[in-house]
This record gives sequence, C-alpha cells and structure tokens, in this order.
Amino acid sequence: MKKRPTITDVAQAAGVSLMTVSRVVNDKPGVGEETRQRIRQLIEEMGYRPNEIARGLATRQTATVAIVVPDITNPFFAQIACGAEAVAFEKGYHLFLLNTAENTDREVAALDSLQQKEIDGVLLCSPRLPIDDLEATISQFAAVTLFNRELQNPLPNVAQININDVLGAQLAVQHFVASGRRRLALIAGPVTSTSGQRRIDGYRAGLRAAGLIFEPQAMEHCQPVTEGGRMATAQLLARRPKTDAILAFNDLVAVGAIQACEDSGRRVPDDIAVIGFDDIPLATIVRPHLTTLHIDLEEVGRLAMSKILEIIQQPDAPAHATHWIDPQLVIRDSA
Amino acid sequence: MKKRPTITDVAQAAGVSLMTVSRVVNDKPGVGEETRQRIRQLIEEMGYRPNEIARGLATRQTATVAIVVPDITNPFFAQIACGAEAVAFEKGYHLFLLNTAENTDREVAALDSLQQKEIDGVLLCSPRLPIDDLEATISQFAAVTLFNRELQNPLPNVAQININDVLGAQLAVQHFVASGRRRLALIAGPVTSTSGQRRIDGYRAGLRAAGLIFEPQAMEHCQPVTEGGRMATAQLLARRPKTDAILAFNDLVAVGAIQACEDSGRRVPDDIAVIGFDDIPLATIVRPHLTTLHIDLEEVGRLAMSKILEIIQQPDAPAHATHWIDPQLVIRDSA
DNA sequence: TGGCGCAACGTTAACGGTAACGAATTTTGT
DNA sequence: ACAAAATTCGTTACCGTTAACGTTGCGCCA
Repeated sequence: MKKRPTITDVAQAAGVSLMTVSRVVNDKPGVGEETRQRIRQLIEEMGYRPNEIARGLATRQTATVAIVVPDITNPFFAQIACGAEAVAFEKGYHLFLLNTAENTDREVAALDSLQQKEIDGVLLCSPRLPIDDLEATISQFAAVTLFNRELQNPLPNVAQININDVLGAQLAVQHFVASGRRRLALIAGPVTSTSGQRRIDGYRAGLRAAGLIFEPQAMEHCQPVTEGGRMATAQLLARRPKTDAILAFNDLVAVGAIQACEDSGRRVPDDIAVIGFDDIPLATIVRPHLTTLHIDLEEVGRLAMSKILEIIQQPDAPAHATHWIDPQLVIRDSA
Repeated sequence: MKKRPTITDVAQAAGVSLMTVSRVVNDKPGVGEETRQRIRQLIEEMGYRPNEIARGLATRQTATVAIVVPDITNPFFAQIACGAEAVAFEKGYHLFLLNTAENTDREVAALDSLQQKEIDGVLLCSPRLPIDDLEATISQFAAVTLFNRELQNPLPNVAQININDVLGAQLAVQHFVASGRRRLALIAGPVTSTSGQRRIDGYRAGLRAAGLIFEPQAMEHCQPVTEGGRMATAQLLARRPKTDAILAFNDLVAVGAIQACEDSGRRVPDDIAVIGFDDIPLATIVRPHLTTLHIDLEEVGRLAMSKILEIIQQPDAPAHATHWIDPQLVIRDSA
C-alpha cells in the first residue's frame, strides 16, 4: 500500500499553489482553462484522490449517512438498506450500517457513537425507541429520516416515511369480501407494534366498509414469525372453525397460518384464504404462492435517502410532510 | 442541533492545555490523578465527545471498516454483515456498507471511492471479481479480509476466511450413504461459482470414499435460486428417474428440488432425500424442514471483523493462514 | 495615461485533533 | 544534600483540505 499523493504534491508537480488544484478538483471558477486542463491531466496521471477526511474536517460535511436498523438479517430492512445504499452511491455518499439487534440500549449507544463521526444524516428505522429518546436523538443530527414513526409536530430537519398499513389492510379485506368470503379473521402481530396497530385499524375499517362487524374472538396476536403464526392460527381455528379468510400480520405469519390450516385439514385457498403482508421473497417460494400486500421496500430506501440528501443540501427548506407508501395487493394463489 | 464542545473548550474550562485533556481522553499517562478526575468530570458535564474526523486526520486511523457484499438483501451476506457489525460496534469501530448489486463495475467503483475515506480495512465478499482486480484492490488498503477467495501467496495485510465446502459436501454424501441411498445426484450452482466448484469436488470425494462412481449425467448446473433448482431437478429426474438422493447447491435450490420431486409424484424424504446448503431461515419454514449444512454466518462475520482488527492493530504480525469454517450437517426432515 | 475592474492565481488561517519534544516541578538515590 | 531521574504539564508543528481574503497583471475606457 503505497502512499497516495496529496493536493500539495499535485500543486508542486503543476507548479501552482494548492488552492488552484483545489479549485480544479471542486470545479470552482477562478482557474484559466489551460491551467485547468493541465491540472486535470496531472491529477489523472498521479492518481490523486481528495482525502475525504481532511475535506470533512474543513467543510464539516462528510458525505456520509448512517442507517440504523433493528435487524439487517431481516430482508425487510435489508431491502430498505439496499435502496438507500444505491442512491447514496449514486450521489457520492457513503453509508454506515448500524444494527441494533432489537435492543434499545444498543440503539441509543449506536446513535451516540455516531455523533463523533460528524455524519450528515441518519436514516432511522426504530420501531421501538420511546418517543422522548427519539426526539432527543433527532435534535443531535443535522438531518434525519424517520421510518414508520409519526412525530406530532414536523421538524425542518426531519423527513418521515410511513407505510400506509391502514390502506393495505383495507385492500386485503376488500379482496376477501369481493371473492365471497364473509367470516374473516386477523392474525395480528405483536401488541406493541405501531405497524400492527395500524393494520388492525385498517382491518376494522375494511370490515365496516363491507358492512361486517368486528368480532374480538376473530383476532389473535402473535410473534411476527412463522411459528407464532402457526400457533395463533391453530388457536383461532379451534375457537372459530368457520373462518374462511385470514389476514396475517406479515408473510412469515401467513406461512405459519397456511401450515396451521393444512394441519387442520383445510385447503388453502379452497377452504380458507390467506393474505400476507410485505411480499418478501419467501412469498413466491412457498406453496401456495402467497397473495400479499407488496411494499416496494427498495423504493422506500431510495426515497428515504433522497429525502435526507435534500435536507442536507438545502437545510433551510420548509418542513416536509410525511410520505405515505401505499402497499399494492398482489394476487397469487393463497387468496 | 447545538454545537458540540471541542477539546479546546474543555481545556479552557479546566484551565489546562488541550494536550492534557487529550491525554485524559485517550487514557494516556502524563496527567496527575487529581487533574485527571477533574477533567473527566468536566468532559461528562460538558458532554464532550472527540471529533473522530479530526482524530482520523491526525492519526490516519478512522476506526472505520467497510464491508463489500454482492447483495445485502441475500440473508447469506446479511448475516455475515450482522456478525461483522456486532464486533465492530463492540470495539468502537464503524462499518460502511457497500452493495455491489452483483455488478463488477460497481464493485470496482465502490472500492475506488472507499480509498478517499481513509478507512482502516475492507471486508471483501466478492465471489466474481477477477483475481487481478482483486490483488490490485488489496494493495490499496491497509487491511483486507477476503471471504471465499483463495490467494496463491498469502500477504501480511490480508486475512482469508473460507467455507469448507469440500467437507460440507462430503458430510452430505456420507449421510445419504449411511441412510442407504445409492443413486445420488447433485444440483450444482452456477458454473462460475468458486464455492460451487468446491462443493462438486467434495461431492465427488464423498462418492469415491463410499465406493460409488460419479456419473456426469447425475449432475445439473442451475441458477442459485428456487426456480433454477426446480427446473434443473425436473430435467435431472426425467433423465435419471431412479435418483434417490439430491444434494443441492444451496437451500433455495433445495426447496426448488423438493418442489420438482413433489411435482413428479415423489415423496420427500421417503422416495428421495434432499440436502441443502447454508441453513438459511427458510430451511425451517418450508415443509419438510430442510436437512442442510449449517454455516454459522454470523460467526463468519465476527471472525472476519476480529481478524481485520488484529491486522489493523498490529500490522507487523506475520501473514495469517486461511481460516476454514466447517459446515455442520443439521438433520431435519428432508433427508 | 491613469485609474478601475476583473480574471487568475497565491497566502494565511482555520477545522479539531495528535505526536514529539521541551520545560518545570517533584521524587529518588547515595 | 545535591545531582539524576521521573512526573506532570505546555508548545509547536503538523494531518490534508477549504474559506476568506490578498495580490498580481492585463484590458478597457474616459
């Protein structure tokens, strides 16, 4: 690993001052065309690259954004990260990955450690952090985008991106009803999940719109994994055998629900229809292929990064409204 | 976002020079115990955090490592990233995420852009990059760990971590043979995959050890996804109907293989046994649960990060031998 | 012809730290 | 008791870059 040339080396080689080289590097005016070309060529020949650390110290901008996720192993967040990274790379930014392992203490510590890096912004996917900590965090950074959290009063340095869970659940109910199902049930996720709560709201709104009534015993909470979905569904079917449609909290839960249905001798979708949520890759691997609510998570990530770059590049712009991402019903084989 | 205090602010508040504060911050000797305590308290009160950018410029160490993966959306790499991030966080390091989207040009560009960031090391998961580019890249960075690539001559600044694919495939064959199967087949991955090549080698070695012969028509290459596995298996079964055991390139392919078996009226594992590779979460979601070769990928990530930190912290240590990670056969329902 | 304005460049001082060395002050050894 | 050695702290010079301001030199116009 040989030492890389500095801007001073280039300046000496070109017989000019380092400021002239700096102006060429940053495409700023104040350099004659001839000199500019000569320096450009020298930069190329010498393989000069500006040191981003030094630049960061001088400009207080590091061209770096962090993404904080509960679990990068979860494809849901991995896709968001993927979209965000793509835009960051396009725009010459770099992306720190922080994994909180679903642990609030670790999350606070991670956010704390980030301050020392003088990053330009944070993409925060933090379903669980208490609202106070959230607001404290936001005030520490120049720019933040919040995913699936709602702030009461919008701030100029914060963009918000939320999944329209209410709409998604409504679409699912609508599809059940349109295909003749009347005895719907909901396998909801964890009680604490914001997303889960909104999906319940949408489910109830959908029932209401169809003139059906919400029966509390036709809803079961569970852990957001396959096994949780299987157990919850088994319980629900035992309690309410005539159920003919299940909306699951997410695709993993939906797969568990299908398994429980099959275990009890029901055929999906003939006897009972199942709709999932998120459209993870698994949805087209299992059989029957899942009918589910598709969310373009890479697009969510791209949007999140674009928004934060807007804030970084024009910090004085007015506070932006929350972006709602509408899920789309993808009809496959399970409903 | 109010301005954070600098080391000079703390020094002035304490009535000492900034070097004294610097020594306290870095736990270096040369400061009296009383003064040290007083400064510690002031640091706490003022909420001082050293600016890592400035520190990076002065020390030429940024406490930052990058991980370059083909696709973070793939749980395989996500798990490695997760383990790497965990160790990085523990040790006070930060992690850049670079996603190459399986695109070699983008990978080269990404690696190039990283140089400007003066990072301390790179974790490179690059199955496809030509060996020349690989070596050129390595020479640009102070420390590198290479995942699943073999360098002919080890370098002092490079750690290598490889999956023992040969062993894994041997274990699978051994298990097939031990359970009475004799007509084995292999759904291999892409022809270009290093890992795939080694798994073929292990498969052949396993056959040899069991006194079976390798039949070229009992092997089929495919894309490393479910649909690829399904199609390749369908072809293979048509060509060689009496096959009673299939080793798949990975779990996704294994799921496709199972589907092809079921489509052709075969029951898994009664008529035909299937073993996957990698043990991704999907393995315990599909039915039958996959018998597969488990690789503790988070541990791989942790190891990769630990090794690179060793290199960073003592660059003069001798070149390290390649680490081989042994897969473990997890016997579930499919074989 | 002298003054003005502008283009093309250079100088200097940060940005917030750390390394290396130097200067006091205290402790130690004999 | 006094030199030598250690401890504690300060000074200075960077690290590589940019911002702000200076300095030329030249053309233009009254």
